[in-house]
Amino acid sequence: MSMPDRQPLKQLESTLSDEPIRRPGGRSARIRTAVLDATLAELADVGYDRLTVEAIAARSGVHKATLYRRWGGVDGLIADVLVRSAEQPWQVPDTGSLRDDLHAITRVIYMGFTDPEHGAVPRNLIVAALRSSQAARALTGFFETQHGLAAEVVTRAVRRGEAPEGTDAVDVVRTACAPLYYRLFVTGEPLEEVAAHRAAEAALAAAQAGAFVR
Amino acid sequence: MSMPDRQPLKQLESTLSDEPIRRPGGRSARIRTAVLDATLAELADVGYDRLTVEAIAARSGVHKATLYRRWGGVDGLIADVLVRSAEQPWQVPDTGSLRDDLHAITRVIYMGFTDPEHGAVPRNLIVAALRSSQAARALTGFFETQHGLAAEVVTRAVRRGEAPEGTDAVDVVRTACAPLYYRLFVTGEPLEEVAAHRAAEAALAAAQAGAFVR
DNA sequence: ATCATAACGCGACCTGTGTCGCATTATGAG
DNA sequence: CTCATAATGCGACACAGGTCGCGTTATGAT
Repeated sequence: MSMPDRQPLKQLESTLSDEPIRRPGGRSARIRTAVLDATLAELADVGYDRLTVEAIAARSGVHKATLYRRWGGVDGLIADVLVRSAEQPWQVPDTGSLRDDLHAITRVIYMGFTDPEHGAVPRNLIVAALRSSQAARALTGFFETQHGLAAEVVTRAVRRGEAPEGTDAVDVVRTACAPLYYRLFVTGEPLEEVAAHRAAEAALAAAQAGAFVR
Repeated sequence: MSMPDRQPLKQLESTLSDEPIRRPGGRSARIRTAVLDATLAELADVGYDRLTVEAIAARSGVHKATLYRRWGGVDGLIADVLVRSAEQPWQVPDTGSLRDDLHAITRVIYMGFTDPEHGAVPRNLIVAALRSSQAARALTGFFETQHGLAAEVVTRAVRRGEAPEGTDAVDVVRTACAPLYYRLFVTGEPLEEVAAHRAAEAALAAAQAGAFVR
């Protein structure tokens, strides 16, 4: 699991509240780390259904009243975990070919969610975010960021002439990713590698055919 | 939090269990209708977050203990609503052209969820189903049914030679629908008509390019 | 029509989430 | 270092969600 990163409470403040943080010093930061780590651990262990503030409090060694005061409840905790997760950037592929880039993207998603060892963590995190209206808002921002980053591969491809001018880069990314999330979190179908492969291939074909030209 | 598994879930049993229905007579049926209607109404009014068994009991005029006995809680209610909803079939388009059929499908989805008057009902229902692990299972069955029906348009198109032999019909449908559900329920982005248009166009292009050939 | 009982109504009661007031500790400024 | 106070610890408790036992009503078989 990711370890002690000392982050100022700025992010939490900017997404959850407008009030200034008065004492961003050591203790608050330590408690935030401990609590969010405990939240992720609980999430991986018991999932969202049985996720309780008390268990997180016990696991982190922080009193539950503190959790309610700072995060307001389970939803706020999930949202803050998402904020922290979104801050860890990833390497956008740049293979020189749109096909390979798209395949790399869908493959990263596929691997991340289906890894038998660590896949439960992001999977349960997304499920949890989908089940909380507050965290769902944080999730929207998360995807906006990820889409923006990933769209770069399409922008480059257009410059190389691999896709028509005027192609909506983000829409290509959406089309590539959507089937994976659709299966995992909407229809509940199993996610296999061939699905990731086909999603990338479909997005590529559609982009080349000009389906995303504005 | 322990749920006695041996509860008679009545109609729900026909899809989830093998237990026989002992008294399907008038009263039980009336109560089921009243309760599920109240559930949908509450869902449309207050959404899943503020959905409570007590409110549904009050609205339907049925005692809450009865609701807990028959449905086990909010999750079971949502699941049963889904089962009842899935029983109302829809007219699969058959325009003679794969492009028009796919556009008709994505358009139906778009219209159903974005209708300013009645769109909140199916929207909140899906959200509710996504937020309950029990109802999520019912949702999986729901989509399996819908996909199977919709895939017919692709099967016919293959016969007409509009798509390559060996095309995975359901995968074409998934690719057409996924971006809509992705926006609505995963990323939380607004769903506009152009998105429905592009999704159909993308699925068509990918199918014609052979991206879904097994 | 009669009867056994499935299904429901009713209200008390249990459980645990979330709140509140106050005590205690840690932080940052002077 | 000292001090004001932000932040957390602590336990009591209010209250909604959910359960249970029993009485009542409706159902279907005889």
